[in-house]
Amino acid sequence: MPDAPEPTEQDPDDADEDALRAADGRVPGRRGRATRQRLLDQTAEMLGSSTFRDLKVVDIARAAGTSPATFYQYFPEVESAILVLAEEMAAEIPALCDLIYAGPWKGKGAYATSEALVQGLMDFWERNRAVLRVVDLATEEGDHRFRKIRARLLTPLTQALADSIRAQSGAAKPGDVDPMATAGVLVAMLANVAAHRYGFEFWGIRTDDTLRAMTRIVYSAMTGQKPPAA
Amino acid sequence: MPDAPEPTEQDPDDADEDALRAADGRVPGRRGRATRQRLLDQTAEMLGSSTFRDLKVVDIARAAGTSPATFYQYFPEVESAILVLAEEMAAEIPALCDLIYAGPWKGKGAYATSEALVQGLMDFWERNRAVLRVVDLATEEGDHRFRKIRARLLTPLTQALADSIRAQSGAAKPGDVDPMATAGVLVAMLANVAAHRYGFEFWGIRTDDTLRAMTRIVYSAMTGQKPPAA
DNA sequence: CCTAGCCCTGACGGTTCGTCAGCAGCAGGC
DNA sequence: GCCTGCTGCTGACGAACCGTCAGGGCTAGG
Repeated sequence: MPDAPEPTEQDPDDADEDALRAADGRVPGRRGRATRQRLLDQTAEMLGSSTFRDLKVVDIARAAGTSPATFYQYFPEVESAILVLAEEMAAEIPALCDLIYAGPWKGKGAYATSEALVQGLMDFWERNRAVLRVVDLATEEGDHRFRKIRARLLTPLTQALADSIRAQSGAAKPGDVDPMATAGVLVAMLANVAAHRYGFEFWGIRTDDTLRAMTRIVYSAMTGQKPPAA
Repeated sequence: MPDAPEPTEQDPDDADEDALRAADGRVPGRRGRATRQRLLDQTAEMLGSSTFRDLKVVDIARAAGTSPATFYQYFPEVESAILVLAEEMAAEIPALCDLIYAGPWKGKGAYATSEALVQGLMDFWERNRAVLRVVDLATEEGDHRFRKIRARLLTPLTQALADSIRAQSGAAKPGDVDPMATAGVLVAMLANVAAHRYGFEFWGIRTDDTLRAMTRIVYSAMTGQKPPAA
């Protein structure tokens, strides 16, 4: 799911260096960066065992063997730390896009491609469950920075799918649907199912079946063909 | 370890009445119920113009012409008030289910049914955007009460779709996908697109195209047929 | 041993939250 | 009118958390 536009604001007077800065404007040295990293690690750690809203700066800081004030020296607030984690996560997206661009979308191979895509996306979501939950949460709450990250995750995937649709159907026939619309809807489906996978199991649906259902839908939407019988 | 002694849910001595109670256990009279309703209305009102997390009890109370302490007399916390609103919203679900059960899922009419379902669900989401946002939010944060409400919204729809799939394909062929899985995936898609409809427009996708893309996917998944060309 | 500068923190003001004791208004009995 | 009892309301308070800041400790270099 896409996101709203964004008045890009950067501090005008920090065009000098892209080095990371502490709260007081100093460039952290070796020791400082180590502390920062420890704080990041602890943030990720605690995100897995606690709710976003229950995540207190004091807990992170103490777990990292330091004090709240130190945390604020490296991050203006908890969200900023999580943003860094999200940024790292976003680096995994190109691999998924490659999957989309590479795999065949014509003929029999398309089903395997769909399968790989579905599996890849579910794995990605599972791997980054904690951070993604916060991204969803903060986006829903209207946080622009997280909305931006969310777009950075979903837009490339949607673009890749749309490109594949376009490449696949020789010439657009009249009455065809906008490929971006189809792609966007597919990504929305994949993302939401991945996020609520647990809920499906509660309904007694086997994960296997969920994956198969999605694979068939992706296949149909991408190729316009009926999915293979078995 | 005789673990959780199960927090006694209900005060033992209030099995007498299911009438609503104020915080002190008294049954509110005419005037009290009016105040309660005013608080509910204001909660709904402010939910539309503010973020869930920015929703302060004091604001609601003052806007309703009363004090925070009064709010707490009728609701243990803000969430509880919103839960009541969500409960009311859930009453609209059966109508959507009827749509699913009624409309034909065989032959040419199936496309119209898909269209009506997509449109109906998008309308529902639009109408209840504010409350649904909170439901998603709180669910993601792990609030059990909201998760329950969410299930109360999605389960009937999923069940209805699954029933329609089953009724539609005479006998289950081997290799078929669990109808509940397909239905669940479809509902997840619809819900997520509805929730982020605004984002699609940002990508330059026309709402019309989004609806059409979803309609075609629903049609395919429900009937197993290729959607009509034009 | 001393200085300089990075790094850290105790302690504090500001804010929000939820509670509680107690006041206000309004019957009804006498 | 006056007392009584009940419903409805609230000012004020303690507790919790947030983010800041002045100042102290640690390390490197002389």
